[in-house]
Amino acid sequence: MDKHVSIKDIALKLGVAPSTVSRALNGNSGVGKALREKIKAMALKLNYKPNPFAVGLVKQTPHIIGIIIPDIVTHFYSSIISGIGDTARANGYSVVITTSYEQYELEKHCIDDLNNIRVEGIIACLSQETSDYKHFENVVNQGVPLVFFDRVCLTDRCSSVVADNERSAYQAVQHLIANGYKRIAYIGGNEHLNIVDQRRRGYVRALADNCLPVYSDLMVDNLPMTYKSGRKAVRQLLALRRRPDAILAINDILAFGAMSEIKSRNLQIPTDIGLVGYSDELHATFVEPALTTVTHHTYEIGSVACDLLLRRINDATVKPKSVVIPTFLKIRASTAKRR
Amino acid sequence: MDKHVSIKDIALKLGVAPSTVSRALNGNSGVGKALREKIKAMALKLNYKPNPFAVGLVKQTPHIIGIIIPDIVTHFYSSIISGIGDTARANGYSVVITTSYEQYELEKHCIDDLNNIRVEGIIACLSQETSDYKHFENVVNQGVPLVFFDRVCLTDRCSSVVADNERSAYQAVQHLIANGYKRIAYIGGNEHLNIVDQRRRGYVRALADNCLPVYSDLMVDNLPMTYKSGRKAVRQLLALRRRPDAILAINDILAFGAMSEIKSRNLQIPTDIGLVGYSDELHATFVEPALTTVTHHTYEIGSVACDLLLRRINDATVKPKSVVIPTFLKIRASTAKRR
DNA sequence: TATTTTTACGCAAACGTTTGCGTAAAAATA
DNA sequence: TATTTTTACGCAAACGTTTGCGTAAAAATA
Repeated sequence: MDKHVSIKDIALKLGVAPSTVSRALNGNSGVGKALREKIKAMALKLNYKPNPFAVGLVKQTPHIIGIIIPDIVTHFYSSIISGIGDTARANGYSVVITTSYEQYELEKHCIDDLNNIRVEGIIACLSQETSDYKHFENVVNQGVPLVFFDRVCLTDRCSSVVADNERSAYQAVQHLIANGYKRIAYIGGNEHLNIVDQRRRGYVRALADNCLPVYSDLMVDNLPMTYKSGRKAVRQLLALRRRPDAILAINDILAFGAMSEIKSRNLQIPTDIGLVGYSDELHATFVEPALTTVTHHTYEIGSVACDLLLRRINDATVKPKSVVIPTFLKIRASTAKRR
Repeated sequence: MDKHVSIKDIALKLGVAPSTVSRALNGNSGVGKALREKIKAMALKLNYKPNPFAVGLVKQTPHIIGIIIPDIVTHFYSSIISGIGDTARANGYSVVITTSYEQYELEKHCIDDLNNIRVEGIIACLSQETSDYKHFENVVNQGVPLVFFDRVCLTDRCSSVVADNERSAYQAVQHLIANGYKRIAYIGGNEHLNIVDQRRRGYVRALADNCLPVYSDLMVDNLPMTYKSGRKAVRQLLALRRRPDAILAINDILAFGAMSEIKSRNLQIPTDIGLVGYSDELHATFVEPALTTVTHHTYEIGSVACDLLLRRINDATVKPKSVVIPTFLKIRASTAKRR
């Protein structure tokens, strides 16, 4: 078990002061060219790597950013993490990931943890449960840069990266109508989330713009966004006297639940019921029929969020900004034209 | 932007020495009961949180473990990360995740990065490309505890957590035979990986035990484990004069590729071709027909790997140990009995 | 009560960096 | 060549903890 070599080791070997070694290695002025080269060569030879704890202690900025995500096991979030991570690394930052498991209480713990590590900034996506934002306000009040993505809040004080939720839902419904569907149902999620509210509005507006009535019993609202909920919502919708001929589910996992329940009733997709979900690229092609989905550029969401955060870190005066990453409707078999 | 309060702040406020505060807060002896309580109360009131950089600097063990995984966007790995993370947290450790993106060169960088952070130990899964283990040997030689999972190496020097690969493949083939399939093909992966080699052996042994011939043209070997490869392998298999009536794909993403290609040829699963894949729970239920798969207890793999690592960290004399986490064959529609 | 032991604290050094300041030596200028 | 400026280094303090050691005061023992 060989100890890590320190600046002192190099200094001792070369008969110079540690401060000189530090300056040479960090490219600061005040050290002669020849000596600088000698120091660098020795550092390389001894495989010197700065001790991040010492650096973190002496500098007020240890170049770490924190992430708070609802869960890590869905492709949507892990792909966003990839985007954040790559951008962070490219700018000399490392990343610490915490998970709220969609729970408000755990989300608060995440903030504490990140705070303890002294992260320079935080990128967060709200948990499903979260409808009170005080814990995030505290972060902002402490001057810690904070950027939200997808499920956002405090947009007047924090930058955010969001999908064009209203438009995407509008477009999905428009597509269903164009393909001959007339009684289009909606399966929503926790209403306090911006994404839910916005997608709902897009759904309603699309119906209205096409002179279709908005039936409240075709809208299943304010449920947890789980596979189970998706199935339950469909049971509820199919129990109606006049059942829907298409469904917009505002979340991928809801859509998969819905699809499964529809199939178990021996109804055909897309002939009996058309189905549109939200998803990133991966899952939706595996199901049958392949699912028409609103698709996110997840990697880009991550990298843009990280960009915004780094900009804010480097300049506290930048104004909060909301970046919209356009989604696109990926049309597949589950909404094939009727007749 | 209020500064973090330090031990010194507390000491100053209470008129005691910083060392006393430290001892009181860490539960060490040598501080009176009354004073200890006063210090604790003040720490709570001022919301004192120890500076991890200072602690990391002064202690040789900053209680961080590192993870190296091939990618973060598949459920298999992110679920394992959950298992590791929860176990680590429960033991007062935090976790840093690095990604090799299935590339040997990047895997080496991961090790460097983790080394720089001075992690106390590393949990790793080999990248597809990796067939040379020197970089890991160096880690071991430096005395850094190292545990592998799933795709492993250096098992004589490092503990590992693996699936029962040989048995699982055997069982899958056995199941196919029992259901009337006779010409069973095999789609493998990069041969230097232990999981590939072992699953291949299980496949061969099951055929032999059932007195079925082992045809080498029914075995597609040594390909990258990607969706594309899955499709390509099936194209190759279906081009044979006598095509297979069942396929064992040794990886989930290969299986999905295979399924997609089979369907595009208008062949029926399971009637024309039976299909078994490897997967964790999530994806396989979404496809149609639902895929019979060898299923892993991913969360458990993670938590056991973390346990092994922590045990090794706390006692350098523990012997390397290989823990096998049993898989189970989840039988679904894709291998329904013929006739 | 006199001595020994224990308790309860503080002092100071250490972990590995960075950085402000000081100062010989070298270079530039007069 | 004499003076001023610049260069090239070293010293020492600092970041926020922990911990070995020392020592008064208190408690226990003789």
